Amino acid sequence: MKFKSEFLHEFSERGFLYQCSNFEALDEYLNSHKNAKAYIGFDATADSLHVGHLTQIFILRLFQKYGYTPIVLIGGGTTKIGDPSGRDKSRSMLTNDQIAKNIEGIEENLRRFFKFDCENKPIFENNDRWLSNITYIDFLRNIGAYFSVNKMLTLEMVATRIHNNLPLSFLEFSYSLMQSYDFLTLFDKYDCRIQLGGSDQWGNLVNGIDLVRKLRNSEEAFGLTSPLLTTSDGKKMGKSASGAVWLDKNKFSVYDFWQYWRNVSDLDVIKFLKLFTDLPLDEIEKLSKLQGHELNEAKKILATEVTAICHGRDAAEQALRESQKIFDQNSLDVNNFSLEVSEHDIKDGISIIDILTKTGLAESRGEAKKLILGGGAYLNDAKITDINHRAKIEDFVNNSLKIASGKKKIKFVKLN
RNA sequence: GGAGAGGUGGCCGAGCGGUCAAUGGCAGCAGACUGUAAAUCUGCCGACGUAAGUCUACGAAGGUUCGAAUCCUUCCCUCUCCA
Repeated sequence: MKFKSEFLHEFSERGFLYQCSNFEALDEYLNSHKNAKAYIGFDATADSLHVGHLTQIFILRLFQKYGYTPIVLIGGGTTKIGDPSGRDKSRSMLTNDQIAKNIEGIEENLRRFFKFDCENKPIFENNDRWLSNITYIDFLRNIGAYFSVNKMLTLEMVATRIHNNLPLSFLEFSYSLMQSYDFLTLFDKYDCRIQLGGSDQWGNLVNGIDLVRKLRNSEEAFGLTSPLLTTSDGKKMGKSASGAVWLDKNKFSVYDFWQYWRNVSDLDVIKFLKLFTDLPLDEIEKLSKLQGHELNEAKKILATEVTAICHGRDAAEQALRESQKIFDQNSLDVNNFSLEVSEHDIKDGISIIDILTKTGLAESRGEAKKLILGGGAYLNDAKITDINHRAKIEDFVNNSLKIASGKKKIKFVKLN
């Protein structure tokens, strides 16, 4: 598809495009309104975002790149209800304190992705500001009256629950109304005309557009969605061997983050380069010519570029160097130690099981034993098969001990 | 409000008085093969313990029994049908 708007053009070229409520009108609108604003909502269900949110973040980034103003809407209010989209069980309710803490963490995550010293710096909003003060009667009169239950029953998330005989509370059913009200509020407050989101949000977006059109008599309200991102084997993004891939470096280290991207499937590299890096498309085109093991180079570029955007260029370069030392040069000369021990601690040796659990390579002692018995435990690259094995002072090379679970999860112990 | 069906490990889903820490599938971890890829094959997959074993777990709380995920009682929750 050909767009007049440069934003939509790149948006589409990079693979963000899924559906739009009205392509021509949106294209026209973006082309003629340089001060356009668009928003995406983020639920406050955890104290950090994870890579599954990255698509949305990068869309807002791209939006800002073309001079428009992104609005980050954190769902402090809607999180109290819980979006039933895409889940077949009710979400457990969070306390207000937890939500407040989560919002803090999420805002912290997001700030790194935007420019603030410019005209079009991002606006951070929290829908709790308007949702928590509204009264029930007012809400029903002003908003509820414009929603058709018949139509809402056809929303995918509602229909799925009903079809599968799964519970759906009125609270959750009302989620879509809340989200529509968000759009209306942002429309009034900021003249925000566009709501962005993942394809699973389509139903909610459409409801919001309808509400704005009905109440404000404006044809210029748009919804634009991006495909729900899965890895080539159909799994949801964001899971790794070490659990969810958080954007908070205290919850998920920069090194592990880099490794996550380094380990993506061959089939995903090019797609991810387009979505999650700022590399020009013609450069990515060149990388896509790589075959077989050469693709590993593209993976390194991907890992470094994504990490640079999420955690800073310096941290990314460092993760690259560490990884090259560990994997390419097999060197023990690293800085990211997971455990420190004193000479006193290990005068009688230290048990391999203790090392595995303390470095986090194994969750429990039982798991550590299973790992050893399964042949997956390595000390300085030597396979350990005895669960009673103890590491001695002599095992430390330059005061450093390498311990691994399998070939990829590697940690270091430092001797002080 | 009435009647019926159901709530099992991260998820799905068997079991329906002892042999049940609970079949199977998915997910996960490790091994082999590779390129820190995919696919495939193999092993593991509640906690603690070298082990024997101990503890915690089949919605919650009681009870029956030598013994319960399985039977009984009450409660909580979900679904279906009826009014």
